[in-house]
Amino acid sequence: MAEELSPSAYVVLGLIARHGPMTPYELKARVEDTVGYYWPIPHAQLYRDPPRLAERGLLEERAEEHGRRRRVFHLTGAGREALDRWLADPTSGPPETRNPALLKLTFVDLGPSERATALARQQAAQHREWLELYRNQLAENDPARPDALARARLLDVGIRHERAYVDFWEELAGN
Amino acid sequence: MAEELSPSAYVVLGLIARHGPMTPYELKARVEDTVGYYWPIPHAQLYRDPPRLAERGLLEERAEEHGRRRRVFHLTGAGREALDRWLADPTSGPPETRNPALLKLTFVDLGPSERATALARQQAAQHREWLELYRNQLAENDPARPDALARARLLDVGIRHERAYVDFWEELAGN
DNA sequence: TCCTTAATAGTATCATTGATACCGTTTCAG
DNA sequence: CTGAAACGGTATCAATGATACTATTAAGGA
Repeated sequence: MAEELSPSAYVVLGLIARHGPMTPYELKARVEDTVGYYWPIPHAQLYRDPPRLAERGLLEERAEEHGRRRRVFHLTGAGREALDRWLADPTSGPPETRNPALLKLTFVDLGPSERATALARQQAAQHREWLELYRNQLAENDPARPDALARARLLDVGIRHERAYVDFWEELAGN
Repeated sequence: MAEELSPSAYVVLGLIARHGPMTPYELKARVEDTVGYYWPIPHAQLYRDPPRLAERGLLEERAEEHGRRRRVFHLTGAGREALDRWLADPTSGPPETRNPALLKLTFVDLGPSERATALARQQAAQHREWLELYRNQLAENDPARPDALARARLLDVGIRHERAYVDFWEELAGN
């Protein structure tokens, strides 16, 4: 049984499966405005994963014949199977959150007490912005896009998430 | 102006500031049952950071004199200042969430539709467990501990977070 | 008392990441 | 026709993540 792939590799497979053959540059653009929100991938990684997947036979590289010979990656049968095996398994690794503001909150009481309030105000404002952003994106979600359903769901969870954080920080800031 | 430290370095400084001089092993134990929930740090890192901080003069290493000569790290004046500068700044880097289940959800519609439901059920159960866990920990939070206030706040945000996710996945699973 | 196991305490290693800098090619506005 | 912006990608290097490995001390039972 072939070894597990990295999460970013599944993103690559998934995006190519859904939208068709792609160059790393296009992957980068697609990641930035979708998956990147909840699974950041530095762009250099999107130039590293596809060749590796090609080595394992899960993608196939075909250079463009004319003009700028970009490296276009196609999904192979093996690639689709690998993706499918992953999707068929309803279990997932635990989520990891890295929230520098919570880190600061952990230790903020070592200093004067106004600091917690300042931090909370700042964070409340920040999360309100994201909440707005996701609400707008949901309102403008184009149902014709092949990823419309996925986008809607993920914006939904994003909105719930931000609401929880707005509430938390606002309360901490003293309403 | 000395360069920024890594987040894990601030955790080290903060824990030593709050609880007193510590060995990397003790740091590891403390991280595991507190900060680790929302900022995972592999234990090897807690053996790498303190010596580096000592080189910069933010910690001071004193080997124990007798028995097992463990490496105990003390906070220096410069260390306390660095920590304080960080705490004084109410801004923070953006949070990063890496949630493999959301990744799977993004692409799950490439397969048969039962899969989304299976994933949702599984996730709902998982998040309900965490929610319970945090609620219990909050109920048992010992007010005598020096980090009692911090713990209470972080459990509060953890609970709100888990509630949001339980709601999301339950709804997706079809109530 | 000796032996075994568990817990404590730490080091080593290596592939992968993350962050950034850098470089060449098209395209297009002025 | 030229300069800037967007496109498309490679290179580099320290830091991290994952794991395996080693050694010491404590504790309990034979």
